[in-house]
Amino acid sequence: MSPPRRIAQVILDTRLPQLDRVFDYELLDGVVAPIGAKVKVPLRSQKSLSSGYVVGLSDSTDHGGKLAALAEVTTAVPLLSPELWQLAESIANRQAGSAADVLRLAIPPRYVRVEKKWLEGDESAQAIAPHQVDLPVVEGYEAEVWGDLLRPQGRSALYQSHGVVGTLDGGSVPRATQSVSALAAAALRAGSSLVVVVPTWRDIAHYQDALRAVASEDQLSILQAEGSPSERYGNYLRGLSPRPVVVLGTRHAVFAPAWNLAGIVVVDDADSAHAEPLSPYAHTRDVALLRQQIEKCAVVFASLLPSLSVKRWIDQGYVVAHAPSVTYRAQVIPTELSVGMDRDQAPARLPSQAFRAAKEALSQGPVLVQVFRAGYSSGLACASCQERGLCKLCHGPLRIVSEGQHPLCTWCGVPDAAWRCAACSGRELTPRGRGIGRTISDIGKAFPTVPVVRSDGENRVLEVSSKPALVIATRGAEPLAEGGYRAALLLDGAAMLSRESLGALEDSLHAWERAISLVHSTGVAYLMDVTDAPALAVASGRYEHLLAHELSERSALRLPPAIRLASVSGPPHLVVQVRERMGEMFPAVDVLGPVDMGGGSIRIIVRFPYADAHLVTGELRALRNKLALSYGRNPTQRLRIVVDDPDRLDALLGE
DNA sequence: AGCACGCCGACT
DNA sequence: GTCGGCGTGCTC
Repeated sequence: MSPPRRIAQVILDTRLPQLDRVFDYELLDGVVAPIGAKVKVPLRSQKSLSSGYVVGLSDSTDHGGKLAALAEVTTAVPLLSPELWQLAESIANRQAGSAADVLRLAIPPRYVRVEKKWLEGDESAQAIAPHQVDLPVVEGYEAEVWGDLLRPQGRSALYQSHGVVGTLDGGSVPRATQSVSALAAAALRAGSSLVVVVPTWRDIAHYQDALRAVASEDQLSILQAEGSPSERYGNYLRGLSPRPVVVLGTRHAVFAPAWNLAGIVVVDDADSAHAEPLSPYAHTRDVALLRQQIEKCAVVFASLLPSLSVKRWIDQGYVVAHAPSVTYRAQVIPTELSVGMDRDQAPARLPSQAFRAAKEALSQGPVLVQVFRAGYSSGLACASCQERGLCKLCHGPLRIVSEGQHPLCTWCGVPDAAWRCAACSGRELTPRGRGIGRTISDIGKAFPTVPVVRSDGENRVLEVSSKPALVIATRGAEPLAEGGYRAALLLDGAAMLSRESLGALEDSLHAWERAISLVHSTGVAYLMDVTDAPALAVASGRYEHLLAHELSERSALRLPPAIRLASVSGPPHLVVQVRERMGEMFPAVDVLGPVDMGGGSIRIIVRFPYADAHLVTGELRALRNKLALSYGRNPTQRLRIVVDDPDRLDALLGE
């Protein structure tokens, strides 16, 4: 047996970009620090200890000076697997961020009691027999498809079915959950694990109900952001045990350890909840694909319709689409396409056809009213046709900074003195999104005899019965109705589409499609206030052309996801250095800005093609770490680099 | 972040 | 002559 290696390579748990690399420490005699162990090490002075993880062991070091000794092994449990370490590194490179920031999201805080218990139990729970569950039959999909979707390194878009179905214990779940349950069953039958990442707690509840049919309690690991620290740590440790598990959770679950991982299912990747708001802002979709590179598992994007990113990959042949052969989609009628709109007796902004249909449906069961949530940043739109006001140079959103001034582009900072609407040649820009939500009380009054249920962010309603009720829900908070709604009214269509957001169309389509999926297949959904191509697409349920058109437009305008981009903001002297370096190294990247962000801070936006992306983001990461050394003491003078998806960019624009 | 090293003003 | 200001730089 070879002598143990005495030098530990440690990644520090710190937010400082300049410490975003591995440090070597000496292991004193008798100290055992296996790879993955959580440790404490001295940093810069012997008395202040920093925590970190062992990522490697060696006999030699590149370090010129004297090595400090590793101070303490917090736990020898390998919390940081080599795979997760690799993943953290590739995410940090992709996002121009720190690996330590990724680890902070991926590994929950340690909970000693839970760890002790796990260590005792883990010895005994060695051999678990393969799970003898039958593959459920899911209408519209061939039985072979599940194994096919889970083949190693497979990448698929799984189109889910519409509608609501009952569970064995009398509850209701979206029919969409059935295909994911089948994937879970297929994974467990093969003695492997599956990670299912959904957008919100609402989805966790539904998928949990559905998965119970194929996975026993101890095979299901539910990861919730709201879970207690002990639950979170317990679930993490469970994933380290050598037995198959189905992990279900929100975006952090994409990092969850799982033995013999067969696949990662990302549900509704277009939902903005999949965009991590914490540095380095990695999107579930991208983390899943990076993890696939490392663990050779399958990735399945499951949704009613593909996101723009996934559609792009399908077009490129990078992702393979699977659609069910039967449909349970309700009929959809855009009101602008309907005839005979006499407005008498219908409430404001509700065409009488939809009003009558809703009244009729309410005699049979629940009716859903989907409203747009207020609170989106108000941009500018053409006063006459509501077309979005965009910069004619770079197609960034325009904004009026101060009253009476010309609108400025939020991206490149160039004022537009003589704006003309591209669609109708109008000259006037007005703020958008006025009058949203006014219809809610009107509609309630229009149906005085029916109970009204409201569901929104604060008032969480998960499910309603099949009894007649008017269910008014903000987008994303729609409760399930037992057996499905009899009808749905989708309000505020124009306002949703014209938001100052790159993702407005994509967001709206997904919100509508989700609402439509809650309606019984014999019911009808009315889409208000939407015309032209979006109306045609939603009416037919065929999104192919609309998405293709949107993608080609993005491509022509050099906008994501056709290209990638990064925003760099901070004190001018640092931002300028980044811009110069980018120009020197990558002639192909193009830089927008700078824009004055106020408070002595400026911002540029760097656009680059996918082909060079890893080089560009890798350089941005290195630059950020190097420039961190020359920071002032003032934390507001930090350099901030965000590698953006469309959603992320919008959040940034709103600041 | 901390904590060292380093080069200019008022003090026993 | 020296004590100490915090500007600048680094952390195995």
